[in-house]
Amino acid sequence: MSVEKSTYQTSDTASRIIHAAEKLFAEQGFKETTMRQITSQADVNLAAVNYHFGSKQGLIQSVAQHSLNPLCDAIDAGLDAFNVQQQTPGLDALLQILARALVRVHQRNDYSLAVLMRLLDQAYRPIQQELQGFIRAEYGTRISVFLHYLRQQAMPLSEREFFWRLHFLMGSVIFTLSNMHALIALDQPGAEPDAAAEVEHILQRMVPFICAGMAAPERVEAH
Amino acid sequence: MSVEKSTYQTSDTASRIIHAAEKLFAEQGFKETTMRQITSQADVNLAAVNYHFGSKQGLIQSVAQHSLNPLCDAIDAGLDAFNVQQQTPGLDALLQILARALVRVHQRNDYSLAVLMRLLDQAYRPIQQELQGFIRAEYGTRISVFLHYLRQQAMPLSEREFFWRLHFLMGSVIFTLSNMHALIALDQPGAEPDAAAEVEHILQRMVPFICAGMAAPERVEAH
Amino acid sequence: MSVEKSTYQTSDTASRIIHAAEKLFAEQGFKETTMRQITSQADVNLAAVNYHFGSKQGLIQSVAQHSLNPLCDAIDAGLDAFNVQQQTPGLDALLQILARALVRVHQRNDYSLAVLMRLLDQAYRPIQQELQGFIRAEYGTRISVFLHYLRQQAMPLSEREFFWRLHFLMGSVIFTLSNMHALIALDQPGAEPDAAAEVEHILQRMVPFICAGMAAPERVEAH
Amino acid sequence: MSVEKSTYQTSDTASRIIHAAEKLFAEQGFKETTMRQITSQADVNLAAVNYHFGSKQGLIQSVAQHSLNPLCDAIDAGLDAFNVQQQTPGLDALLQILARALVRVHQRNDYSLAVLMRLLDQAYRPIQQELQGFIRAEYGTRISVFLHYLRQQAMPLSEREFFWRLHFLMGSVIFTLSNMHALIALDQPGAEPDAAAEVEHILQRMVPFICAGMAAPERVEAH
DNA sequence: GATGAATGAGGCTTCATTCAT
DNA sequence: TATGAATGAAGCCTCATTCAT
Repeated sequence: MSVEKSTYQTSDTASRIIHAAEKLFAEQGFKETTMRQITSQADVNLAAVNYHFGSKQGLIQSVAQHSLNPLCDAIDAGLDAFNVQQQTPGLDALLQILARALVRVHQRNDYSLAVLMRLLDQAYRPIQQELQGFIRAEYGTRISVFLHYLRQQAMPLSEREFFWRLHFLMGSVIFTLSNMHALIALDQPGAEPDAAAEVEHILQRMVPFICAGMAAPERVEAH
Repeated sequence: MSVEKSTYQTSDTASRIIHAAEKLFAEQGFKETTMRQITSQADVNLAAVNYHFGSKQGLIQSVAQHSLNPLCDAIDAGLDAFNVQQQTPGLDALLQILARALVRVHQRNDYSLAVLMRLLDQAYRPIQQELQGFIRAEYGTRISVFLHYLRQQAMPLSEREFFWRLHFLMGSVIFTLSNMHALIALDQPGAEPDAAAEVEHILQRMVPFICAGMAAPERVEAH
Repeated sequence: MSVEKSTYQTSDTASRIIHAAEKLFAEQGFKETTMRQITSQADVNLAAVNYHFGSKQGLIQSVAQHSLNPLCDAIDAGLDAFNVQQQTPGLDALLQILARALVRVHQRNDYSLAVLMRLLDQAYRPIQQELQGFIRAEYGTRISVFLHYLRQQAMPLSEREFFWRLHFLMGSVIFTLSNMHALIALDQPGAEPDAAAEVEHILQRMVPFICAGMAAPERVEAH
Repeated sequence: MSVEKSTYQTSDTASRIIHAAEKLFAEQGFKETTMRQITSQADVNLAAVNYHFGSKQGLIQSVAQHSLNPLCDAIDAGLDAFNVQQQTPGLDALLQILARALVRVHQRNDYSLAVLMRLLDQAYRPIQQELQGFIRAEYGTRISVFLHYLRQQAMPLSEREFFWRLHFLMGSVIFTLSNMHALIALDQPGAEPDAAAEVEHILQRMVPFICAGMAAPERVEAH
């Protein structure tokens, strides 16, 4: 109808809800955030969430897609850049690709990245099998590609060692980024929260840390 | 009242509640776990939690103490062993002290460690200032001592770099251990969950990873 | 607007709604059926019901008219056939007139009759005075005529006895026909639901039952 | 605790809820009655229904048991009285047994009978399979016994004819009794609603009606 | 100490309806 | 005429907590 609304723009109400939900989910958690808080913050009717997303769980999934789509797109694009040159990215390059993809997600919305990290954390809980299944079904294949590259670059490691180091890596990323707003505030007390730029710095600090960790020689078990 | 109850032994009901709560909190999260689930699993009356712990939040704090006390004790003991010999523990030694302390916590109860990690994760959320304040007030000093040692062993790093690497470290520890049951099940599908021994292996894998990460040279920022 | 629409033909949308509503009302009840179900089944917009019928209650009344008009017409026609010959229909003839009128309603739509019976049942509830008033205002006079004939043929009965037997009769008719689809399915498990023909058989079984009941001698009360 | 509470007396709150629910269900229907109405009428907390009965559906089932238990008990007792004398009750006797059992139910509470009849009506709806299953599971066997006797006394009828006449019978009973309060008010306008005694009179009027109907010769189908 | 019952607040969801287009 | 979005009211249910016993 109106010219301003591009084809990519969904209903204003729906996107307002998404934005409000991202902020509140990131700050408080999913269960801790009520629909009243969301709709109040978005300044829409309480029933609007159910109208647009069916249920609170449906909203959570939409929020997930809102972050996971650009994340996977950015990772794929990063990998493709190497494929074009018929090169295979090394460990550091892979982590840079990941880092840039995460920055890209964060640029969409100040809370998209944090909420995504919280989501991935939740997905490991036994009760959240539905969420886990949703992510696997929608993004499992794409994620596997990246993991395959990573595995190759960590080749001297045994399968099991790789499994655990991958999750040490994920722990650093998920914990740091899901609490990024709190950590940035701790790091720069009183400063204007220019999180937009700060996330890139955080990730640039993280890459050497993880790179070294992944490359560390496997400890010979004594027992 | 009765002579049998030592000073350390709270009522059987209270300890049954603690155990049930640890398991459920670890598996589901704090908000996701209801008083009914806890009292039902503990096979005690619904009102017992409020009677013994005042409130759900009071129970959470008791659960926290239940894990944080032995953790800090074990860390202190580890540091004291070096002090006696008038030695200063290196980075690897410090991480070993931490690892052993974590194992010690886990040995108390199959879920004590996981729930503690979840608790520390929560403490970074803005809404959980009460929990954060409680931990700082009760354990802040003791934790600072360990951090001080760690800071010294990471001396070439700038203050800010150390801050972030410390949280990368915490991310690996917190994420891996708070999801340890799920990860162990993924790692050893179908195996008997001998988590008791497995935690030690996990931490032995983690120490080199983190050690290398902490020791990595600081990247020179280009911008 | 368009020439095709005769005076009897309301908009296609409206009649689609009526049909869907009849089916759902008959199967589920009025309160149990939602506007979403109706408009979804009719494949029209959710707002169409309010646009065409004003409200859900308005739709119910339209559905009522949709069945009550042909019912009363058929009854009147049946009575007229006797009047032309200057005869007075006996009890059995009256019940046959009623039965044929009911069959006529059913022939319009597979659910018209069932929903009408459900409607008459509802009309006896204290909260449904509005519905009751509507029926009385629109059809009270026409119904009275038939009841007057019936009363005459049951003359030996006292006024009060007639009142109750009339409602025993109505109970048989209303219960059987409002649940006709379920009963036919019970009677002929697995058979194709040729309800169209079956209703006539049911009524042919019912007439002797009711006829005998109405004609039974009045029990002398002992008290 | 208190001497007044006999062993049969459940919590006062629970029975107050049952009574309020019976009245409202009978007058308005199940779906039409809200938990707020029930708890408000019973003068108890809104959450009390869920505490005592789990859900609205659980309350409905409790209400059903509250009526179906004494009904089946009374029917069994009536049949036993014949068995003791090694007699087989005739059609009229069977209907008298049923009538007395219904009166017995009504004596418990002014609305127990009406709500039971409404319940049986609902049980024939396709959506209410759960309710139907519940009744069948709990009372199916006991009901079958009575139906077996009835079948024997209607022996000249074919199986199919018996099926339909049984439902004509049920229609009369269910419709009349579920709407008994409205009908009594219509029958005796302005009179004090001494329903307690009136139900017996209604049933005494109904027995000859149904008896004659059941005994009527089977019409020979012409087609 | 311990308990079963009860409660007020608030949770998510669904409803019929309305409104701008 | 028709529609997709939006809404206020109300629905049932669950929660942590309290209280009399």
